Amino acid sequence: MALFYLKKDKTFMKKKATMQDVADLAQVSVMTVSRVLNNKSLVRERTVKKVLRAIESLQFKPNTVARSLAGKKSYYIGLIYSNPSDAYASQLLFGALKSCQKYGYNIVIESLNEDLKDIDSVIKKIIGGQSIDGMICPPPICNRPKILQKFIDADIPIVRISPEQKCDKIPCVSMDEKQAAYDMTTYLINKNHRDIGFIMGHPDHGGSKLRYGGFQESMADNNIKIKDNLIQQGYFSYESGFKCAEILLAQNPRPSAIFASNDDMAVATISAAHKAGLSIPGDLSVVGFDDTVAAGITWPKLTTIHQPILEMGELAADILINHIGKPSIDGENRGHILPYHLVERGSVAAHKPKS
Amino acid sequence: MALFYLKKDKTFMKKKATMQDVADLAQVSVMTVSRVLNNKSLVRERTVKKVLRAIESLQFKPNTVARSLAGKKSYYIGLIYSNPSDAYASQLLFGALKSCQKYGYNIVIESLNEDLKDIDSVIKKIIGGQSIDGMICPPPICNRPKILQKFIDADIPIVRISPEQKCDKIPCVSMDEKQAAYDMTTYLINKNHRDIGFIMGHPDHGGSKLRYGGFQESMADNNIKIKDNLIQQGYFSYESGFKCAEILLAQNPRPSAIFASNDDMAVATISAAHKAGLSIPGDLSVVGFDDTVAAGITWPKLTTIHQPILEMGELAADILINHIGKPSIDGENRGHILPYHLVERGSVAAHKPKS
DNA sequence: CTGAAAGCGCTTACAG
DNA sequence: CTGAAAGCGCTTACAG
Repeated sequence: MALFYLKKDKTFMKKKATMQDVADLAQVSVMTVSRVLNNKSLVRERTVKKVLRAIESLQFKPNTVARSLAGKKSYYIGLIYSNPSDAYASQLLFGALKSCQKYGYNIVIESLNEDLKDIDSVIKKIIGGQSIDGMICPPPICNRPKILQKFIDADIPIVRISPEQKCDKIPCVSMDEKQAAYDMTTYLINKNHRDIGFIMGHPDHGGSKLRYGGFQESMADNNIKIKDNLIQQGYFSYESGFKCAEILLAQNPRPSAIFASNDDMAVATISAAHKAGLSIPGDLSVVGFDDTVAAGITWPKLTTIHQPILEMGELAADILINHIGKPSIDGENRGHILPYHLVERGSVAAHKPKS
Repeated sequence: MALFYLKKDKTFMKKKATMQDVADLAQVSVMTVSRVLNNKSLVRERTVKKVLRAIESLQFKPNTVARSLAGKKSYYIGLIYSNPSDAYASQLLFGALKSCQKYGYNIVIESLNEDLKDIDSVIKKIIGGQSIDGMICPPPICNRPKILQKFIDADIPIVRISPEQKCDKIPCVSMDEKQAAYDMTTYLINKNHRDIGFIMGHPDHGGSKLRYGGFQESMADNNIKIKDNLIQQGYFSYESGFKCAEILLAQNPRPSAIFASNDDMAVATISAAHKAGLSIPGDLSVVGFDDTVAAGITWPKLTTIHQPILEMGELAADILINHIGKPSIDGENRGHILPYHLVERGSVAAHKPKS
């Protein structure tokens, strides 16, 4: 296999067409071409067509770098995060990337320490630095009014992902986490589970409260009393989930099902059960929340709520990009609620009370 | 909690310092500032210091957009991939991002279908499009000479990650996969395993051959004959690993240990063992390769080879960025071999032959 | 509805 | 070792 020849002769390489070339071909000024590219409305239709034809035949693509320099935009949007799981962050990222590629934007990632100690310097860097056109704020950043305020002060539009509380000044994208948790709990109850353990998520994430709220509500609606010893405080990490699961499995009576607030903790629960010699779902049913990759690699596979994380990232970036440069954010784009669904895999069985 | 005040009055907002400001303060020309920023070597040391002081006191950061427009570089590098696992891709990405942030570069991600059918249009888009300054090529792209040649023809520097075969015209970063697999096999043999099952990786990835080669060599060096029925062809996916593991576990005699060519398949093997009612590591030892997140969320946790994926991405981007614009790639930067290590967790036990 | 001019903040030749 | 000029490919006022 003969690898790697010399470079081809580039003498005949075509140069990329510029706006000037388009203008010449269409016999208009570059200004008009620019207008066609940006607000078609202000140009006569016949002219628009002429220009469009020239663009087409020259295969012209606007140079985003020149556009950034001349205009005020940087064509960068930021994604800032601290402690979400890698899986969550990368799904969000890939989703955002998708919209960015569509609109010719770029993503810059800013990661913060879990304790948010470095928040000030990072924000300063962002605001003072390359000039980001907008920022995507997932939990827990999206629940920190002081941090958000800094972006607003710096005139950087933001969109929040799954915020704890809505705010009608800032667009956000989310799913109905409370209802999803409600559905999942009801699903377990319908399978005859009554002693259901619950592992709560990180207290800094709004979703944790919503998920627990859905659990509580379903239990109440089904007249089942929640036992305090079956509720444990986790932090969304595998390790925290493992600890909680071990405590739960040591209770008497042992819960017949455990609902963990995310997949990492649910998977940890499955591990803890294996460690304790319990079989799943025979001895214990386990469910999670999120449907990240972890849910697909246990035995049995995890029954969980599919959260459309990628789609949320995609939509967030889309909204952000379409708000940049607009005078102010109009009332329409507030809350975007994406659909979820419960995905049944192998980690739940109907409970058969011992007779 | 009063959320979100009005924007602050921006009348007094400082404008970002430009090179001109630095030049004025240092009493030199912008040209000199530019030189200090790029090739310090050509400027008198005293002048350099003066300029540096001005940069410092003005908190000057070069505007990368202007730099791109004026220079020929786009300050983008690409990461192209097809079927590596999400975990692998995102580690690589985060690593590359780290170097990019250091040098003021951006990453653009290009993902291809697994069958590579869309390769031509994607490459055309890349080459004709925003002008990428360089490309990071992980497997299996890095093993496709025709694809690489297209980048070379377009004068886009590339660096390969874990290529199947070296080539002295193109820099690459990798680890010694064969030796690592050798070590892992020897580790298993030292624990008294003789009937060792092996699940091979995707045939398109160079690493698959290297890993199997290391296995073969260690077995040979220890005078153990490899049984054909204990070698199965996987494709690096969980599903493929699961199938292979089921076949392996049905053999008679059953292997006492299974070495899967990556973590996803090793984790699938653990699942298959659980499904078969086998306990790990009591009835079966399992090891993997890569040390991705999957390795930490099974019970027991997986003993595996830690592959420095993040570091490989970081180094690849670093090399690439430092080659951009340089006349040609000089002999020194060819092969970068990063260290690996074997991480012992809970999935291996010493084999006690039945007496 | 359309255009001529100036400028975004750098770098690349070209001089000295 | 250092500088004055031109220009990268667009957009933003400003005119008409």
